[in-house]
Amino acid sequence: MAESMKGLKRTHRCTEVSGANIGQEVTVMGWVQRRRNLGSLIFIDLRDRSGLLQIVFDEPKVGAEGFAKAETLRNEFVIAVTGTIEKRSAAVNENLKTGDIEVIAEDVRILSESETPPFPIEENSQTKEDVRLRYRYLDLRRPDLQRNLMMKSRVSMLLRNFMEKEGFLEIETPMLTKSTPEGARDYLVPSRVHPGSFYALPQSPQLFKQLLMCSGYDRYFQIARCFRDEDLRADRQPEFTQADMELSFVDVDDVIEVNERLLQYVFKEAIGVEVSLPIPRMTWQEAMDRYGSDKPDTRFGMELTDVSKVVEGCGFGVFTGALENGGSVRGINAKGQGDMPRKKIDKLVEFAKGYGAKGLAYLSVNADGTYKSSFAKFMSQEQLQALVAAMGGEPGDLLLFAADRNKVVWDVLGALRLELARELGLLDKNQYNFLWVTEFPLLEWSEEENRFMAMHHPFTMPMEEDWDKIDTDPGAVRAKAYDIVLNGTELGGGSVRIHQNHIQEKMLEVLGFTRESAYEQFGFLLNAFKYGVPPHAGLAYGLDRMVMLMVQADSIRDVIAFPKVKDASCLMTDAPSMVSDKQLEELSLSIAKNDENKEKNIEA
RNA sequence: GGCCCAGUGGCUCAGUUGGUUAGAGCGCCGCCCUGUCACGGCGGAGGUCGAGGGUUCGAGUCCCUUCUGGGUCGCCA
Repeated sequence: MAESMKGLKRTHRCTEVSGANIGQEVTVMGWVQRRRNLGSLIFIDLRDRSGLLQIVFDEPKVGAEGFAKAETLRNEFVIAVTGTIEKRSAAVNENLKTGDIEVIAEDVRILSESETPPFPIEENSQTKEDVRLRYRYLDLRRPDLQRNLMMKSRVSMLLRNFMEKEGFLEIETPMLTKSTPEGARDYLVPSRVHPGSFYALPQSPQLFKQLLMCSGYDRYFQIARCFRDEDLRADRQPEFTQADMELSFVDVDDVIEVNERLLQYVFKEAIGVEVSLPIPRMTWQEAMDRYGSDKPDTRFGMELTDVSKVVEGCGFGVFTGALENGGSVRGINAKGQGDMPRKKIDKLVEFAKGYGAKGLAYLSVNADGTYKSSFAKFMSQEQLQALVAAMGGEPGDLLLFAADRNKVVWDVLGALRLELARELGLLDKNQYNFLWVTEFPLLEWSEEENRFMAMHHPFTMPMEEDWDKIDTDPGAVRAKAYDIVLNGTELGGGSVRIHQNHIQEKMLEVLGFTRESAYEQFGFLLNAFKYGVPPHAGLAYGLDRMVMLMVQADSIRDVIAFPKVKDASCLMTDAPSMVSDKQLEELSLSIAKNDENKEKNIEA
């Protein structure tokens, strides 16, 4: 039966005691990790968030009643133990921080009993994720998740420390706000007072932080929850946390400068990683040309080579066809993979098709210098030699080529490069390669919408030297936008914002807004800018991703206490759920009662 | 919305070319045990194989549908 803790006060966490406490009486409280009952001697490993501590129950010391209680202890019981710290009389347990000491129990209280947990509460759980998530409160007891969440707390604290020292003000922005055009789908919240009207949960504090600059706060930051109603990935949750900042009277270099110092400080203090400054920079164009990605992983080479010129006029229709359609032919050299079996190459071809390729051409350079290739018969020996030379191909190499529109070629080879690196074990988890990617295109053509869309967002400042092309060649205009990339993951991104009305209006026009629709959507920003707005710029980090990389977790779920699963539902709470007719009525909502909903209603 | 992977006792898995009462380890329950720390020993309970349908004399195993979870493409200003 559960007992009261009246009169007891915890003196230490489990691993806060050490050899220095020998002879002292302590009171520790925690969960039973494991019991070892030897008959008339019982050992308990007691667990709290700090770690494990061995408790010894010996009847002469703890008394008959206490010993009888100890016999009933099972995993996950919550107990309080008062006793004396002693040096272990037998072997030291090297695996425990407290392995050289133990508590000789003199009193024990069972504060709470526990049913047998549905899965073992232990490090490196092998249990399937849906079971763990259904019982997330138990999963969160596991030491690896506890370490992850403690790391997240520490990183947040370090960020606040740094920002405070640099003169940033932490200011909250609304969670109930206005639905914004462009970008991700919004999560909507119906208004009770205004039937038919909806708030949106913020995708980011973007417009509010710009308004704070307008209001003179100069340097803002916030650790802000953001919401995007899009499909999930291993590194994407529908609600996530941004470390968000905005600065006035600055340009690109100023933002980069302060953020480099921030990254250096946080990575050093959190995980002891030295970030050497300055962090390398690469333009978007260079990143695409060399890595086929706007977030290149620079921990390994295998860079792309443009061989369009070399294969010009060759007999291979796939290559020449791509060139005639304005595309390109590029390749990567998988050094030493020339003996890759056909089956494995076929898998790579299938992989490439998943990224839009119609196929993948390959050529392996045999040890004797001859070639084995899917397209050798279409090309002369001289043409093949020139191609191999351009790729730096040596005996034993495997050359892979994609020919298509530039975007497809980049996507395919960029993904292939990463896939090969994974297979060949080229990725060192303990290496932290940071990279700034700069000068992103301002606009991106959308086939679906049949218009240009903002690549970053509609308030991003174009580069002055490109602005004259905004009418003639909008796709060629570059933006003052930048991403910070770590080991091929986008850690954060930002831009200098437009602060001149005429540029903003032109941007909106190019994006297809009429003056009316623009003012209707975000007139509050456009109006604010009429009253004196400083040049400003900002950046936001994906905090969850940052911590995920720091603790080397494979999934963003491992750094979020209560994450959602693939279809954005919560297995623990069953959210989202149906609501009562009364609630719907108050919100002036009615739900289309199709068959599916009827079934759900009946089940509920 | 597409594609790929997985679903067998509480957990993790095995299950031969479809063939009697579906196995193992851990966990759980009981008894024994004073120095264990993955304690040990002995005994025991527990699953109809995610669900539905089909093929077959016979299905965990083959086929169809569906559900659940994961990965990914699209999507994510």
